[in-house]
Amino acid sequence: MRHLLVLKFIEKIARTGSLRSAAEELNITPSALNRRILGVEKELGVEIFERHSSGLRPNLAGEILIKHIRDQIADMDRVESLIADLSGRRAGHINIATTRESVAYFLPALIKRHLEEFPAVSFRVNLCERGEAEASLQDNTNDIAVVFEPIRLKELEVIYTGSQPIFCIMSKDHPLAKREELKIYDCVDYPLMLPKQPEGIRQVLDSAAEKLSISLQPILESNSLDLLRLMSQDSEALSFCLAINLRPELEKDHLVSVPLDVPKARAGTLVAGYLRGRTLPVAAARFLETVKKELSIQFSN
Amino acid sequence: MRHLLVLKFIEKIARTGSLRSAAEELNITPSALNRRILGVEKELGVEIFERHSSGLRPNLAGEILIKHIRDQIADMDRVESLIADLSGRRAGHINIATTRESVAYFLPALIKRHLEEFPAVSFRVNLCERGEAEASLQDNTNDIAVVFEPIRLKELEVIYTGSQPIFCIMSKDHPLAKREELKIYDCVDYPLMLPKQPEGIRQVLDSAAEKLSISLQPILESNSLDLLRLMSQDSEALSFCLAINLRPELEKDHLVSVPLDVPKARAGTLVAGYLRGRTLPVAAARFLETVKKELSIQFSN
DNA sequence: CGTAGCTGTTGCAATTTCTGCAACGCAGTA
DNA sequence: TACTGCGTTGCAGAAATTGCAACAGCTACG
Repeated sequence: MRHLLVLKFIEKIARTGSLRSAAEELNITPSALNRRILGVEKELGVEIFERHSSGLRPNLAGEILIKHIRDQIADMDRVESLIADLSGRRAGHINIATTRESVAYFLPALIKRHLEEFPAVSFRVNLCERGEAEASLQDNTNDIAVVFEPIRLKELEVIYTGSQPIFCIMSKDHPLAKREELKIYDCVDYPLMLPKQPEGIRQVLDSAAEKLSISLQPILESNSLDLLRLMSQDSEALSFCLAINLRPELEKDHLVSVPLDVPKARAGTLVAGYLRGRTLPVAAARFLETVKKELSIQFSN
Repeated sequence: MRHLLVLKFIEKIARTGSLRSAAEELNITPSALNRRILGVEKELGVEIFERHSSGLRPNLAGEILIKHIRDQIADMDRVESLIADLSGRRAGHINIATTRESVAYFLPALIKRHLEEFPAVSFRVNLCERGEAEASLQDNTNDIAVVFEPIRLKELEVIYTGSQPIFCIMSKDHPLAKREELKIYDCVDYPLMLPKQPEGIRQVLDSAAEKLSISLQPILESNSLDLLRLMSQDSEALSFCLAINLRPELEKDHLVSVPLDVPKARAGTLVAGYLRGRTLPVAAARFLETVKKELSIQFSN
């Protein structure tokens, strides 16, 4: 909606930190942008940006205004999708914040599933570092967060939560490959390849090991889960993986997976939710229903 | 704020029911107004008004949008006054919905009191019929309601509530004038002048009488409390008045007041509050504090 | 100490957008 | 039938917005 343009301009400046960079992203000249800001400040009777030689930074009034702007934009989105919905076009846009654990295999499947029923919706998936995902809900950058082991759980309105069993990935010729189940102290005898902190799955493994007074000494740490998995091929090294990331094509890579028995209280939880107190756009709310349905089926406990 | 202009236009049309009448109030031509609406509808991809030969009426999409618009406008007001506040200008505007019982004497005093501390704020007091006041909070027409015996109490976030004693007004030569206190059955022997339903004070009187199996037969009914009071001069007729409306200048009119003993449960309550769930502009919130403070002092129970 | 690179700001002219006027078509009403 | 209210549209003028270019200020670097 055009009337929100000025507001979006302000928001963009706050985000980029300078007129020129914001102007570039907005495809207008800095001068035009500048005059709009000056106009708003004149209307309000207060400056909303501090002028530094390095750019613009919102002052206190600006912070208040920007908070309001983000809410307004989000609410307008909601209303638009509400209106689109009742006119039959079941369209809309959904911004999802997620962590590495979910992108690999699990989230794509969910999105694909949802698109079958609602072909007109569009998605944007933001891969976030641990903790970032929840934070990005605050300013309405994202509507939904699907995270493993959330840090700031209190702010989430949880729509699904479930313990995620951890699997140990190894070569199919591995001595442990035939086992029904593994304990952590079974694993420490072999070279370990672990995700780097602050990855959620690493968090769970470390925490479980700590309880057994074991310290995990990985031969390889990486933030690429794919890399770790593939490194297990033709090697004695073990890597780990969440149930949601277990790929059916595992054997193709000459790999097998064996469930790892982690103490219940220490098992990692996968959480899908949105910012507490917010009313989601219809499109996003509908997607959450899909998420809930699918996850309940797959991992019913 | 200028960016809300279009939205305010839409809201005005919804309120007046036609382009031309709205255009007149907005001081623009119907054609300009029309094109703005068409523009918005084009942006949304949906019509928001039904075109009748008698004017424009919002359709379902329009209703949704208008609800949103009213919220946006109110929220922007809030933010503006928030910003104005932190820049030292303790200004703002307050819309108050009230009923006849409060306007007479009580509300002016409160406003005067508040202006002493905050000279820069402006007021608009809307005199409403019983029940209307609460309703007018819904669409943010008013920020605060000060009502006697509210009908739709559930929607109110109550900031003050107190039982209001009822006084009986009579000529100073009246046989009952020297009494310390009156019961309802003392009054029925004399001609009664009562406010008309649905006035709150009438409600209380009727309800109290009903409990005693008495029916009140007024010789005069009116919705002008002033009229009733003045009619008691040099007459045996009794009229009634709430504590908040008792004027100090009563004797000047050769009148006296005697408290009426009404069963506790049936006593009328004066309520000051705002719409549940809404965040008020600072100016309004501050006024409510004044209200609370003043009323607590005057009518502490 | 000067230069290069970044910032926001401003005057001016071109452009885009919005507005008012007048006329039109349509639907109810007397 | 004529009238009165309504929304809509073409067109020309008014108003707001924009881009361009030049400017001034600050910081970092050599």
